[in-house]
Amino acid sequence: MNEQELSAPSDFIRNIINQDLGENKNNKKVATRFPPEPNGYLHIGHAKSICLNFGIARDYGGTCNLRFDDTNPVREETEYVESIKEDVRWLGFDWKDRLYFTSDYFERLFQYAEQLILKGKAYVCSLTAEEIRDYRGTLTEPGRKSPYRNRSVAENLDLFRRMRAGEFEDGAHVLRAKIDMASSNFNLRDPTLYRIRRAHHHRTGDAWCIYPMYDYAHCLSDSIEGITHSICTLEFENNRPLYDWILDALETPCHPRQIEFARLNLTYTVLSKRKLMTLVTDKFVDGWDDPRMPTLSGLRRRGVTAAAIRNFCEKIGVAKRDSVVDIALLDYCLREDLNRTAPRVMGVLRPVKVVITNYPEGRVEELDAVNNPENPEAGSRKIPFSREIFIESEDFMEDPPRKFFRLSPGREVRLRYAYFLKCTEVVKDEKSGDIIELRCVYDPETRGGDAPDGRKVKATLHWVSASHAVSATVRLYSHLFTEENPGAAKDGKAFTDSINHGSMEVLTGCRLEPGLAGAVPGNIFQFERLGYFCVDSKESAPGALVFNRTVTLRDEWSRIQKKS
RNA sequence: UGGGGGAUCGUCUAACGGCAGGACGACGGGUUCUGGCCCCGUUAAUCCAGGUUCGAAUCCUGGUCCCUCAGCCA
Repeated sequence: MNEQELSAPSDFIRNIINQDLGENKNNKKVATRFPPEPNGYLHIGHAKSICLNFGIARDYGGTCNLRFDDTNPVREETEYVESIKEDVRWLGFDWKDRLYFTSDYFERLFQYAEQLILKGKAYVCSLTAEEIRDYRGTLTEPGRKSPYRNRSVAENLDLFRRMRAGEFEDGAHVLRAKIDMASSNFNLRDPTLYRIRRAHHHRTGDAWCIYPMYDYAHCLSDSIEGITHSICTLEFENNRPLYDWILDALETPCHPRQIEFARLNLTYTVLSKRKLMTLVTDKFVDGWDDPRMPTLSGLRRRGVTAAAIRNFCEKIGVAKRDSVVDIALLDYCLREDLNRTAPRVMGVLRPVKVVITNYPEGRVEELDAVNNPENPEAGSRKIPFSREIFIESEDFMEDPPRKFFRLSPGREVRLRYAYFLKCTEVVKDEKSGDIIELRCVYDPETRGGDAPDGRKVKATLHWVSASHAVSATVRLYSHLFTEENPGAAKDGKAFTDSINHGSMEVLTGCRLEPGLAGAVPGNIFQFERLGYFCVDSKESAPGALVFNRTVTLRDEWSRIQKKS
């Protein structure tokens, strides 16, 4: 087995495609499509579908179209079209010149509908919506035939054309396929194909007052575009017989094969449009691109990279079984990417002042710091060191437990890229007992971080020079929900009951190394020993930096603490 | 209680009648100027019961559990 075969994804969809290719189907071509409805923002579940469809096209030398499934004008908007295009592009996929809209096919779809009528396979039904529901039957009882089911072809054609012409009120008639009211599959109980809806369409304006339904439009759009494999999620499995029925009933360019896979679920979050909408409209978050949202815009704003998401989508695989992926896998993919690419800097989130009593007042040294140990080409930079510095408050403990290696009275540690430091005195607020400052001594012989006498130190601390540091606001994000599967909330409980009210902690007065003053929105850094942080794209400004914590570093110390 | 799907380590996923493998997690160790990265190791699974077969996660029979469908949404 060569390397490519080792890394090539294997899943049941690719198995099917391989089989089709082996049987010389579709002229050995593979054509897929990603068909979002422009009625919301893309989230990481869509990313799974995008990676699958575009990934298959890439792997088989085929094509993947971006098609907006815009058949319902009351829900769809241009704003969503633009955000979806931006997100797909950002994820790293290119539809080239194959940007399509179902609305581009409205005229052809109408003609196909006339064909269906001519063949006696569709009729205009004048039952009300409520009556249609009533006639449909139940899970165990067959439906009843509409009294309009046997209208003549001529009458149906006339009525359907007049529906288009706007002669009827909304809801007065619908076009229905004439299939089987007794079918055990509801989708085949004379499904609605067209409805009258006087609504302004974001692309066709007021040109139409009748709009095709998903089941009717989707299969025909796939066929018009020459799609070979129409990949969708599991809930459309019941619709497949209808998909096939329509294409069999008409003379169409081709008959794509619909394949269903299980949608993505992720722990500690929700991924349904309705629930995400609730989070936004009920202000549990600050918009669709809130860094806690699983939307692509939210993840991007948080600092999650496209490469990490692509890698994640490859790792989770594709299958038909319902599943919930551990969000820790996304974190893993993120760290894997950011470890390679993110420049290292030092930043102190909760500062404690340290005065180095044996360091000359007024003196400033420029020390060399490596930008990225994983990438020698990233080079190094100078950072200022002086008598007064800040260290992380959690890096000092007056009375340390057994496995705490960091600074404590009398103990020596290393300041990264600087000197060994030993704590000699703890200065406290008389009233509160809070630590105000630490007085320490440094060893001038250890400049750069190594002791000539070979003595070792158990910890290395990050720090910033007090007078040189830039201030910043840093937001610490954690899971939006306290429940692993908030979407499964039962017995009258709302999924929002398990919202994590501490999912965002805002820290002000954080102190960062001076080079960060020039950081611009979207920049991602590793704050050494802490995690990866991204300059917020909306609220950060020069002189008033705002960082979002993308993900923490793996943290062995916190695990040790949890155990005890 | 009709139809359509699905059940493999804690989680995700391979296997296409022939050694149940990988990844994440967890745990242990090595290394280290990031308690990071990296390296090594341990843990741990075929829903149940029968049957076919030299051999079954895979095929057959029967059961159990889960998801899904009664929009003029997609």
